[in-house]
Amino acid sequence: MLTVEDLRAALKARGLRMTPQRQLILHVVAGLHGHISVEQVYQQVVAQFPDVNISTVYRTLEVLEELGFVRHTHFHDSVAQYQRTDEAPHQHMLCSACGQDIELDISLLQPLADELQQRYGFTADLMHTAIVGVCAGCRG
Amino acid sequence: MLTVEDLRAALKARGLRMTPQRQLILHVVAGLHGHISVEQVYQQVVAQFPDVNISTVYRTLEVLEELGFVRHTHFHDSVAQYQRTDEAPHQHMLCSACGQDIELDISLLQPLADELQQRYGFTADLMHTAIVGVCAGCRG
DNA sequence: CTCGATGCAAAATGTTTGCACGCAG
DNA sequence: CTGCGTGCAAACATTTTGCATCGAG
Repeated sequence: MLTVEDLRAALKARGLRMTPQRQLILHVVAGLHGHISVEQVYQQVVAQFPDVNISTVYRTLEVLEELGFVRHTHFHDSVAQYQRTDEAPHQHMLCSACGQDIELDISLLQPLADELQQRYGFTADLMHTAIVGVCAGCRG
Repeated sequence: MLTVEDLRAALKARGLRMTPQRQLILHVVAGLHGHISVEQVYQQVVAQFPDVNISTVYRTLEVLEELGFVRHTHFHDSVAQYQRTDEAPHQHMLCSACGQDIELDISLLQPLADELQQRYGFTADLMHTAIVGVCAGCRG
């Protein structure tokens, strides 16, 4: 779980400050699952506090990422997406035809990651970008 | 090879027209290898024809993609990249620390593609997005 | 108090689009 | 001639940044 206390402690450890905005954004993020877009967070934040600026959301998500609470991913359309680090890492396959989004267990990606590690010493972050392709229904 | 004649024929087959701009852009693309950015093409085009607009480059690359002369890929930073379809498909691993770009044989990705196909009926285009991670030199 | 955080507006980026004109077929 | 293609400028979407002010510690 993402708690305010954890955030406060992590911020303090870096000489950063807890603010109502950060607390609110953390709360919103904690209530979301899977892939989380900046816009999505912003909408929920604004619903409660109309004065919070979207640039604060960008800045706060960046901080949350530095603190290890979330990581970000790029989808095919280049819109940045965040996901909580306390959820099981997962990957998505996006159908370029119908837009369907199939969730994928990362264990399937592990062999490739191992191969890249062994062969190139490259530590791949295979969750960083979604896999694009054509789903079963759309092919043919 | 990408020849003007091939392009002309492909355009004609779709009721599209050959223009000096399209010919020039094809020529520039034919002289490039690996990943090709819109900006890169635009720079070379402008060097020869200062009046060609970047929106024409965008539109022409889109046409070239529809005609099957190039395909596009997304890198981690969301900048679209094109690659010629007459070159061996390849993938890149990008080091998020130093920016190094390691070329990768796609045969390594095939097992994963097969797995996804078999398991989900999903035809993955694993070349569509670069693989992000940390290279051997930057780790530790 | 001090300096990090915020709101706001403006800039930066990369890409797309509306429109009138020009030219390929 | 016809209507596709082009240049231009403006719109767009997303993200970043400069700056004065605010407020957490």
